Amino acid sequence: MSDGDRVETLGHLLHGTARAWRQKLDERLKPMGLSQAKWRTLMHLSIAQEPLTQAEIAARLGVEEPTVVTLLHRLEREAWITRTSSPHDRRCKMVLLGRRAQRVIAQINATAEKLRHELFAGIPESDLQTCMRVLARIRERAEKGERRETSTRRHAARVLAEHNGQAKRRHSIPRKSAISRRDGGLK
Amino acid sequence: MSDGDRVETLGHLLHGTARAWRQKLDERLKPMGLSQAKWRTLMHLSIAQEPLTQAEIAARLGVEEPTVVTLLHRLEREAWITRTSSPHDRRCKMVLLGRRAQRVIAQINATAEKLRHELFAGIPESDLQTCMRVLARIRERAEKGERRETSTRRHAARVLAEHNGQAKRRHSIPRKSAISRRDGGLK
DNA sequence: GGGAATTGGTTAGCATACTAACCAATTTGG
DNA sequence: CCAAATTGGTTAGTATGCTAACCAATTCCC
Repeated sequence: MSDGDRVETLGHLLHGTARAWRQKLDERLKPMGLSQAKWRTLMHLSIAQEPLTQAEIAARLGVEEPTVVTLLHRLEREAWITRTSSPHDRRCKMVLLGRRAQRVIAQINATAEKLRHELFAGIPESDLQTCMRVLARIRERAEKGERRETSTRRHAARVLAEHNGQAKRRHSIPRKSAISRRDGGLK
Repeated sequence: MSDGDRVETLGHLLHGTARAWRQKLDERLKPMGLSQAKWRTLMHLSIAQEPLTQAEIAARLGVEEPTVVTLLHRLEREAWITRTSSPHDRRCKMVLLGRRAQRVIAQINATAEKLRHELFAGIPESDLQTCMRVLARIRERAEKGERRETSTRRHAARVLAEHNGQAKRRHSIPRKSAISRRDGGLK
């Protein structure tokens, strides 16, 4: 039992610290109707300074797409963002910061940064650098090789769907005629 | 502007690293039918070497009691643990490791420790120590004063009592409860 | 002794994350 | 040019965490 007994491993410490930090930030953002997940989304949209697709947001947040779907639903319901179909690619939805978000974005970031400074107070800059270097290295390793077989996910499903005689009609979609008609609504 | 523009703050790095680590561990524990949350629960029960109450488990895991309720429900459903009412205090439920858990606990811990060593490979011990020191300090600050009056009647008292190392001990239950977490660990 | 406070546990409802499976649109390759 | 593969987005179901509100049992304290 080398360090099996040592309850406070770096893993648990990491987990606990991330949790405490998120809780603290959520607590302060709550009066503004936000949370860490929402704030991070708005922040990335703000930094990008242009509309992003949901896939881009997912990549920047480091979460999966279905997570982004419900996240954006909540943000849209509370008027932080708006979503419109892209005219160039009808699969895409462009996500825009709503006016409400633009007005308070600076205040939100200031809150997050203030907390950051509070938590860092008295910790030598060199220690923080070391800590970030260690964490970056650990994350890099933990993320390595964890995306295997991702491309096969739809493959099996497609094959199984062949058995369903009715669901297969993919080419009956009215192609070119529908395009000019569809996007007449937006713009 | 100091670091408002710097997307990769320590906060995000911390969050991302914790997430990647948890994902990686979950991935490896999955064949055994476990996850990090479940494994941590079993590990604490194993270390304690005696039945714990749900409140004690919550304290050791660092989560709230309602979280423990559903967690234990899942563990019980899968026969990892059993719960029985305490004969000394009819409010309490004692949580016991099931035979199934006892058989594989060592294997589970070995998996977690192996991952830990893999992630730490090549990182100087002194850097790890620095990192843990920084994280512990941040967590301590982030947890400070976060359980205020807000209708959470019990936690305020708990936290205050913990300030004096030895929590107030009531005398009817001769059990060594209330081990203060998060003080020991790193030396 | 007995009312008030505290504590252990639960339920309800929500937030945030995941995977699996799917549709619709676009791109690719033969 | 067209069938297949890929890509953007969604839905369904589950896991894990939270707070608020609540019961029942116990302890505190006058």
